Amino acid sequence: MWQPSTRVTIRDVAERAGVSVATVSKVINRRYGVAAATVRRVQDVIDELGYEASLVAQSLRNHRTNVIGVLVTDLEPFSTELLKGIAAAIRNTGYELVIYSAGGRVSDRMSEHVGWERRYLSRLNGTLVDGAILVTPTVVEVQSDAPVVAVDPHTGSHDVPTIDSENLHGGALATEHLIALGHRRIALLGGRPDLESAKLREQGFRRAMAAAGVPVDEGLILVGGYVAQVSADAARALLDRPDRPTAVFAANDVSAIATISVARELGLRVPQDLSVVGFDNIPESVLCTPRLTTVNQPIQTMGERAVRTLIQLIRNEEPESTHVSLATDLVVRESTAAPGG
Amino acid sequence: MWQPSTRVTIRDVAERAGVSVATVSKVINRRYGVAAATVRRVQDVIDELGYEASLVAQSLRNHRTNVIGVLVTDLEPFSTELLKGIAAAIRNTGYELVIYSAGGRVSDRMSEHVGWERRYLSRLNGTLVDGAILVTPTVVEVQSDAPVVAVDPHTGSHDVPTIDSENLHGGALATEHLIALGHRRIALLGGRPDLESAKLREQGFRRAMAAAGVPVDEGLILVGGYVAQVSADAARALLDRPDRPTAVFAANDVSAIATISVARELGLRVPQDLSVVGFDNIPESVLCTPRLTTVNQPIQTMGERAVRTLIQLIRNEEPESTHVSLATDLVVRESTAAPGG
DNA sequence: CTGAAAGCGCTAACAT
DNA sequence: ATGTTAGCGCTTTCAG
Repeated sequence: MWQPSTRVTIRDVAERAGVSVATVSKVINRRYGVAAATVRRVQDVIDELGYEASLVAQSLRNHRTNVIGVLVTDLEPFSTELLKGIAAAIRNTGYELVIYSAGGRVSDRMSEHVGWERRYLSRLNGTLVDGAILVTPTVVEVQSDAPVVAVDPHTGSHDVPTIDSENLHGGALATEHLIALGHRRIALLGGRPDLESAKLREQGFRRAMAAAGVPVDEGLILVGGYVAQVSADAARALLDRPDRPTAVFAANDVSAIATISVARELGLRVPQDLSVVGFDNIPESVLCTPRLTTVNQPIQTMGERAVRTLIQLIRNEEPESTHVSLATDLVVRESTAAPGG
Repeated sequence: MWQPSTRVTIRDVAERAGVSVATVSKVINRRYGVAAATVRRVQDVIDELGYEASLVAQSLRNHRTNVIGVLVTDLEPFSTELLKGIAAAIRNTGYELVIYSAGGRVSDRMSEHVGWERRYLSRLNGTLVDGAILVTPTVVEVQSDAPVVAVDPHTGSHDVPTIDSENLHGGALATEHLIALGHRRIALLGGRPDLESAKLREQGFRRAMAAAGVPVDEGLILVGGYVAQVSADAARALLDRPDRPTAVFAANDVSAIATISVARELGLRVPQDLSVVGFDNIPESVLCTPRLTTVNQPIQTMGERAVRTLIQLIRNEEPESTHVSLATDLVVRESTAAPGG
């Protein structure tokens, strides 16, 4: 067994097999015009040395990698669920999956945050991935030679194919549920203001309130940014008020769960003293106590659709649809009840 | 606004700024020896063109990327939870995270399966990542110039730093719980036979059985491979028997949940007719009905420890420990009860 | 059938 | 202070 002191390159293989690197390359890529005996000899050396072509060098040279890239700001529950769907859909397609996570670092400064996916996509620079899925991107006006699909994107014009769910309808469902239970002072703990989904959920909230003739107290509209810490702070401000709301519609489950935590911390019982509805139906929504009433969004399916669309784009086929919007529905669990009890 | 027809390279920037590519490179990398005026001019062009250095070209040249790679066979619940921990730990370290998923393709043929991480690591070939975390690898005898840490690895000698949990103890806990409830015919739905964790969980099972003086029926020892489908088939075989067990210890939660499904399908009530214990405590273990009694393994913490160790290795520091083993404990929920009860 | 050479985009000596 | 050059590992003409 030969032990290389360092990583083995095509050169090592060539030298050991007594041929040129060009010949080795041809063997690797199964090109014609190599003598059968040579192929065997080279192949033996490749096996012996455990050689694998460098992905980096290859993709600098070629522009085809059979890799699909997914760009996420962070691995929170939503993107995690989405990734499961993406991974499932990618199976048996012949593509491999590479996930880039900005690691949440981007959220420190908004200036860095906006456009991170553009920068990262530029860094990929038409190599390393044949196409990319952008998850909750802050911007979709990306200039990329590789095809791109956006999931739950930023507000604005979409020249990029998009996957999302019926956020407006979902927002209305959640709100109608609270109203039907008898709530009047209903707070909205909004999402990331730059995301289309957050705006639509708020819009659904307002429509449902208006339709029921319930006035919206603008003082009860806060921003949770889809983030636990921000949401907890907002929830505390909300629940510390003497005229606190009897119900909160949180724009995602992470915010809703944070709200429940704060409520318990303040000695409020959920749902007796405060009803909470979330949005997303992430696995965690069943882990918390009480189990969360929430709007179900088919997150994994969204991932599957994103993959399907992207592969069609990569293959230069006409995509079935340029904007996929999946249905949402309400899942009633234990975090909501009639006010006062 | 200048619109490039194709992706912009360092050459485009150099030409437009009227300098050489070397100068642009120096500006990008903040090297000394560039006139302030030149820096400004180049920077302006970079901003104008929206240039970002190609990660691929850079890492072919350098051998430092500030990227940590994680290799997973697939995104199932365990690896997903682990990734959350890894992502959290990597935040604010200055590293970025790239996750490679073999997309489950590897599991088709065992010959392809074994050593996939070795092949992939070779393809990375000392570029693109400064170090890697291998999740449930089939082999750890990797030759990589970049440091490597293994989580829940293959059986065998570990020259690679390893993170796992107290699998033996956990297996014993689960089994003791069933015995304490009064079960005698206890089946074991084992894990992936190549993984150390699966062997240790089985060993824990056998020890607890022996300690309690309960005989092990070897016919009730099956392999679920940590995979839902395989586990479901095994569970069916098990529960179809006239002398079926009254309890099953499944070596991971995915197997346990599959077992519960099969049981209900066969008209068996859980836990009245069959008790089921899992292992892992993944979020899904609370989603299923009945909620799963399981052995808790601090998956996210394992990810954090893996990152910590890897970064120490990358920095050429002595790692705190070369084998981290985290504690496990039993979480009793609703899938277990006294037999016939 | 095989190899020499150019070049993908970038950086680091080494000139000038 | 700036530019020229070589080369990271690979693939692809194009000669031999």
